[in-house]
Amino acid sequence: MVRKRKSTPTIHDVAKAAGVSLMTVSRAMRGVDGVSERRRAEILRIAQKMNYTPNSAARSLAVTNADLIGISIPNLFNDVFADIILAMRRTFQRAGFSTVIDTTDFSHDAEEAFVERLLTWRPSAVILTGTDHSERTIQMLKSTRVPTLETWDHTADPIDLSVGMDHASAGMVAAEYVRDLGYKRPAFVCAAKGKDTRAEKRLEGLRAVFHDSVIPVGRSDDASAFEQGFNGCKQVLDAHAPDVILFLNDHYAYGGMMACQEAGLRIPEDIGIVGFNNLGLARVMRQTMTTVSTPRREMGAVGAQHLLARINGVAAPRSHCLPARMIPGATTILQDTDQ
Amino acid sequence: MVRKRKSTPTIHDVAKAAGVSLMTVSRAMRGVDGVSERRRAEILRIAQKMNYTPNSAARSLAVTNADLIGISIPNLFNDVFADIILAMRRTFQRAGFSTVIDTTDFSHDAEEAFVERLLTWRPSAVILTGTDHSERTIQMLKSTRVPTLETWDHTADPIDLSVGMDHASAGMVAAEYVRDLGYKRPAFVCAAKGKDTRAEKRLEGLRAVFHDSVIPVGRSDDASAFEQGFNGCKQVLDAHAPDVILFLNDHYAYGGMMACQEAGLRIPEDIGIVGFNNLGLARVMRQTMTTVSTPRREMGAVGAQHLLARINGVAAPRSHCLPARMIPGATTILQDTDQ
DNA sequence: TGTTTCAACGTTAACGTTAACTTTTTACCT
DNA sequence: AGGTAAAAAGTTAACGTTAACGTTGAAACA
Repeated sequence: MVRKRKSTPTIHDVAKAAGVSLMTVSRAMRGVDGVSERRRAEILRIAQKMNYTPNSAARSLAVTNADLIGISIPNLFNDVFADIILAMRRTFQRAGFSTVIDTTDFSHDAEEAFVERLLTWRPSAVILTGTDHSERTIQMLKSTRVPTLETWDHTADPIDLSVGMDHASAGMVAAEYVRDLGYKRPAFVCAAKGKDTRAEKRLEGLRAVFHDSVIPVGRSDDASAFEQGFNGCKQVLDAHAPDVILFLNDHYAYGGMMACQEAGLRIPEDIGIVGFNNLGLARVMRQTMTTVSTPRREMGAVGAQHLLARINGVAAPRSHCLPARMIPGATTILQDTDQ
Repeated sequence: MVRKRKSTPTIHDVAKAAGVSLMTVSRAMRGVDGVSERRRAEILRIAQKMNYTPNSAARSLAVTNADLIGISIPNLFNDVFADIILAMRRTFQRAGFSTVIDTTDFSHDAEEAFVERLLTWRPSAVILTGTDHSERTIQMLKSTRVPTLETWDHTADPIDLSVGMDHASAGMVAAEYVRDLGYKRPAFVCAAKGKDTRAEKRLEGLRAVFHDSVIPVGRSDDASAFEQGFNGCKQVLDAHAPDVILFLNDHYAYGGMMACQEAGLRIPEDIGIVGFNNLGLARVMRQTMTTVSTPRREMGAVGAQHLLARINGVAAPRSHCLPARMIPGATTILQDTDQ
């Protein structure tokens, strides 16, 4: 009298319908050897008709591993991460892996929670943004020995693998460029203090070149990058008299340019503007923006390849550093040096 | 002599270490009744020390369901989707669900492949962008009876649930606005033909108001939205003499403004510009952009709530439509009507 | 004192799939 | 035909967890 609850068909149901054993169905579905072509076609036809969907949880349990790669990024409002992820996904997809993305909003706790949840799914690999993580995050990843890639930032001593960029150097590249143009009083506009450690590193780079004459400024997060740049720029303009302002990224810089214009400052005559990342915006502006180009797609592609090698037990360089490159534009200009 | 392979500890190992049955550990870990507080604390301590990580695949198999919601969006290079997803995630996280995101790049096949992969994980719900899907996608979702939400676009006849916006109406809102200002020769700039059906719907809206005097233009995809807008705008300027150009979104519009300036056209005196979505960019520009505001966060929040209700078996409206709103700006101006 | 009740545990049998064997059938020789 | 190798198929036992019962013991009551 016990009526079995009707639900999605299992491999067993398909086997019964096809009049074969369930292992034959399993083999047919996976496309492995051990089934005649005739049968395979027949079984696939029946499975399709029954709306059979394999159960990944059961599969994952049986093989004690999931073809799954987890990626943690700060947020989705940034073409930088979109670029990195796009390149990675292409590589992983070709290799047969699924990817899951989570956003942390720069919170260590959120990242830790993600890694913890992720590990319950026994992923093939984990990708983190940056090199700064909670103790427990690091400990979990190391003790489970999951292949791990840290990206965007570069570190010589990664949890497992690192493919990234040195943001302090990138800051120095920009700083040296404006110094060589003759700028004396740089300011820096970025997000709220402590949120984005990369911003702090670039600031370090600036300071290394300009010593302590750099003015950092934080801004709220709920608004867009354009607005943050706009507001941050107003702050430094009000409080100081910079001759050049370096921004967290091109969108910030654009917001900053608007603030400068509103303040009656001409660019580049009265003030210099330097962006970061060389996003699409910088390329269409009437007045091309001086910015720093970052190798995002390459980073994603190389990172994914190293990680795949690592997953397959092939040797891969633990640490790989990619360079940033200065893109001169019309928002900075050679200063009068004899004054 | 058979040495068990050392791997991550199971609930069984924890039970042995704690000297209790594995059900007691299971109960302790899940925080359900049936364990004394003293024991629970003791067990959690031991589990922590052993680096025990529950196996979600096994759990999912046992309970035949995963606390998982899959979201499909076209791409990550768009603050629109970032906004919608941000709002959704907040709601789902509070309710204890994990979310996985996949991108389709506007391909039906990619969407279908995602849904197929996703269903193997027995998700609690599926969220799709738009209302246009492959036959098989619809069939899979309907036959498995997974709660499904279609968002961004609105439809009165959804697969299951719909919370979105009518893009044809949104197109009409913009068209009527510029018509009432006296513009006669509108053009439209969007992405490559057929990719984004929402663009086509907005174009329909334009045509409904202006009849057939609308000139659509497509552009390549590899570049940024700014560049697509720039190039698309150059196309219509070269081929026609529009008095106003409506764009797929604010970033396109900005790129278009640069193209107009390059062509020696003053905005708004010589040509009108209308964006879409009211992204952050439109709010910082010196010359505020005429654009259409879309309720993205609200859409995400309401959509998530309806879906949660549906998951919990509570009644939820099958279809919910949110309005777009015109944001007048300085890139359009009242035309001389007596000419 | 014996009975009842209930919290705190333990046992057993799924959940759906695959790895590792074993058995059957087919194809190919001589 | 008989023998053999290989291909095709079937059987069994995990994989790690939870639902659904079953058991125990101690407190509460008449």
